[in-house]
Amino acid sequence: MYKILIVEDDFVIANSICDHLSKWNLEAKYVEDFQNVISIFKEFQADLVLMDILLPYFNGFHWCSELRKFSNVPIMFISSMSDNMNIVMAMNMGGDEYIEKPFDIHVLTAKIQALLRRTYALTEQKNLLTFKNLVLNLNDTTLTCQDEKITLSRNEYLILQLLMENSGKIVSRDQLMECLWGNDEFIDDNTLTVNITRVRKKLEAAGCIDYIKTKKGLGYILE
Amino acid sequence: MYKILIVEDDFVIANSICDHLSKWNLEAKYVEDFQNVISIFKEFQADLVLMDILLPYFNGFHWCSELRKFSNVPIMFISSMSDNMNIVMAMNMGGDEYIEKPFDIHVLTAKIQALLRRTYALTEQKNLLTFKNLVLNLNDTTLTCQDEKITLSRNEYLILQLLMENSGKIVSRDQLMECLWGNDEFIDDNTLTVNITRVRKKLEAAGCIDYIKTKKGLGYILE
DNA sequence: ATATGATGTAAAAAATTTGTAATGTTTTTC
DNA sequence: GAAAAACATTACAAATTTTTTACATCATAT
Repeated sequence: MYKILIVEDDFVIANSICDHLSKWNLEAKYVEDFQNVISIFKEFQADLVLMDILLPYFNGFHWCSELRKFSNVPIMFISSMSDNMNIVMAMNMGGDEYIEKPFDIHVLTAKIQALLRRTYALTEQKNLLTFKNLVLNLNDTTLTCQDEKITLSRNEYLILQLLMENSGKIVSRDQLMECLWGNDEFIDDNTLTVNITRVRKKLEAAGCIDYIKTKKGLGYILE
Repeated sequence: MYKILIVEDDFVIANSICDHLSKWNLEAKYVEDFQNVISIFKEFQADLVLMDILLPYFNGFHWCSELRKFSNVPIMFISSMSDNMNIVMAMNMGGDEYIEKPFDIHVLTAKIQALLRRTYALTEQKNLLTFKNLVLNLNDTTLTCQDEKITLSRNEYLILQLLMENSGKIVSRDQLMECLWGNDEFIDDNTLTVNITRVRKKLEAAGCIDYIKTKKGLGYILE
């Protein structure tokens, strides 16, 4: 849940933005004291700033350059001044976006999401395996089902990874044994069965019933 | 020197953008074969893509979603279609900017610079690693959390650096051992654990609780 | 020399994962 | 339809992995 600070002296606009963003699971708050924007920002710990340009006391450019002295927080200007000089200036001062008033709230929201994604959610390589509503993240070995996070142990992870890599195809018990224990030592055949049960239980707890099917004498399959 | 790939079928526009960007020390190139955008992108290794929407064969949205399957490269749409639906769609598909034609070349350049800065320059240039509200300065090895300064010892610093460089991915205990002590001598396995605890304690004192997560049998991860 | 902080070790506790055994269920085979 | 084979489930205990705490050593600086 990201936090958005709105620096805008038209409280009707500020309020309506707040309302709308909350529907997108964003916590928004608007500044009321236009002499202490920096301390409000620090206390609120905003992840993104929406900044009007024409403001009481100091203008938006002033606050942008103050913020940039200590923070790389993404800054989106929203202004009714639409000449190109202003846009270029806003960008060169360290701003990230410039949206002209009047704006469409859906466009604003989409641009906020895009900038948050660019700033925070990114950089890492996606490395995902999916099956139905399951998403297995190969980077952190976590499984998600819709919003729900399911943590897997090493064995459970390896089983699911092999099954998801081969979804739609039968994976033999030997393949699974090999994947879990290699040729290390003798491991009881039944141990695999127990581990399969454990994966099934975790999936079931998340509402994913009967995902792993048994093909008797052949192996298991996701389908 | 960043590389910009221009996917635009009006060669007059494409050419003039190229020319202008070269003055800003940006290497730009435009696509001429609109059936092989992906392979051209891969070969050119672009750092940013300017994408028209109406194109021969496939439209810009198609190429955007193709790119997003394997790359987080920043994508700026440039289009004469100015309705809000299109902008929202562009953002939701993974785009970063949407500029309407006709555009002012100085605005375009400023926005490109801003997006490049946001994507690459912020942390790279200043030699900073960030994770949530943590900022690790690689120049002077100091860690800051909001305003608070946290001093780290050599070991603590190395651990956090490795974890932050790989945030979102699991770092194995072996990797950490290697990073701290190399193959120098025999170091008790538990010593690493103790050092992890020490980092956690310092982070916790600054309000950063549960940042370093344990993946039993696999390693540690920041997420 | 003494104080300070950093570092490695040891030992005990906690937490989690894992294998096994015993028992139950389903499917196949004859 | 009974026997055999293959697989499932459960509970338990062992094994593994990690955490925590306390302590001794070392280097550095005041």
